[in-house]
Amino acid sequence: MNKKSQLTNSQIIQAALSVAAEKGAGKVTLDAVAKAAGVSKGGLIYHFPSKEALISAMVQHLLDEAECQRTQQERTESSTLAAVLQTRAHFTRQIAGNTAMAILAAAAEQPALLQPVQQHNKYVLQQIQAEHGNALQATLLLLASEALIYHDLLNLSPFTAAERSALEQQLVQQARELQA
Amino acid sequence: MNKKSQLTNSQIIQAALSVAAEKGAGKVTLDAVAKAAGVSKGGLIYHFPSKEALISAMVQHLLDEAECQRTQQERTESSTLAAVLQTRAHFTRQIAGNTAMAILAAAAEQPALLQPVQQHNKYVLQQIQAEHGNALQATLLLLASEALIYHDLLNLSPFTAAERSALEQQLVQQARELQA
DNA sequence: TTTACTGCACCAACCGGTCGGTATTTTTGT
DNA sequence: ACAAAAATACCGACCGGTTGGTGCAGTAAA
Repeated sequence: MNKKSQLTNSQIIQAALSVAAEKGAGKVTLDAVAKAAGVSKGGLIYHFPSKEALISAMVQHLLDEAECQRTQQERTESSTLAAVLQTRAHFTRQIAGNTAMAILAAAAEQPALLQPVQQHNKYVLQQIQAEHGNALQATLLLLASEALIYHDLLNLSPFTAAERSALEQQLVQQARELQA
Repeated sequence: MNKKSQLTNSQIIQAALSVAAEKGAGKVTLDAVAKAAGVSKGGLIYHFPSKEALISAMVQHLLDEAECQRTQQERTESSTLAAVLQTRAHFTRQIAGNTAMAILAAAAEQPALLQPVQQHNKYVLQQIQAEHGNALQATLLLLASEALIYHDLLNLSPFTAAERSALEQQLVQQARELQA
């Protein structure tokens, strides 16, 4: 029963994401995730043979989603940078709750699990630097945007929601003005 | 025995820091810290009545150190922003190993433990924004610098050591050029 | 006498993971 | 077309180990 298996699979990942968001990164236990997914612990282990595999799948899922949204945004923006910043401005808060703690869970569990994220970041950076003559300024904008995400990640943002939005707007605008 | 008590106190914090750095954020256990500090578990609990208290003290220690170094740097730099960026450029790597995992440990354990960090960030941001007419650009530089730190935190940097240094240099330079 | 511990036994809770078993679905032989 | 067999999907009790934390008898210094 391939279909049902895939369904359960994604149910478990969603459950893991919501557990991380609601209870905190340190509380992502197999029991908690299984309970949230409406699956027995045995069932969970059947799909993900270890906790490491589960968290790795979570990270991959988030990466895929981010990639997908960015690709969509690229159709209406003139540059990759603008697309990235715009995507982040729109979607960060929507998935922040989930993403943040999930990434954190991965980092605390075993830092190596974040390697796919690092590769993804590197790829995006290189693409952006190649597109702009003023690579330095482009990198700067990208970094600033990343800092905003990290603020969400650790709940460290010194900005109000309004300031935050204004900043995101500014970043997108500066990116659009910065052409090759 | 006030002096010895204070000494042991800081020994324990140092030990906690090094355990976090060497074994990872998820491995900061009371037993491990006690052993690393050359103290019995009972002795540890005598100084820090709970794990939360210990981690909170770790965070506070790091914050105090950062504050101290920044204040020193401010004597030779023209603006707070330049001082902050310069401090980060010099000291990030030196304390990154320790700091990174410590912060991560705190976040995974209980996100609320990072609140002092958030307050510190907010304070620095406001000071910088007040100093510069072009507050937006100043904020941008600060954010970019923060992103570099977060890269260390999670081992996510897409830059080589050389690129990284160049970026830090650039940030400081742009900060110096950006006067009120 | 108080402070600052040591050393160790102990505990309840929790955690990742195993294991034997079961229900359901798919494949296969006829 | 249909039953036997095999593979798949899942359950939940259980296990060994770890963790944060307690309790307490003893001790060396201030």
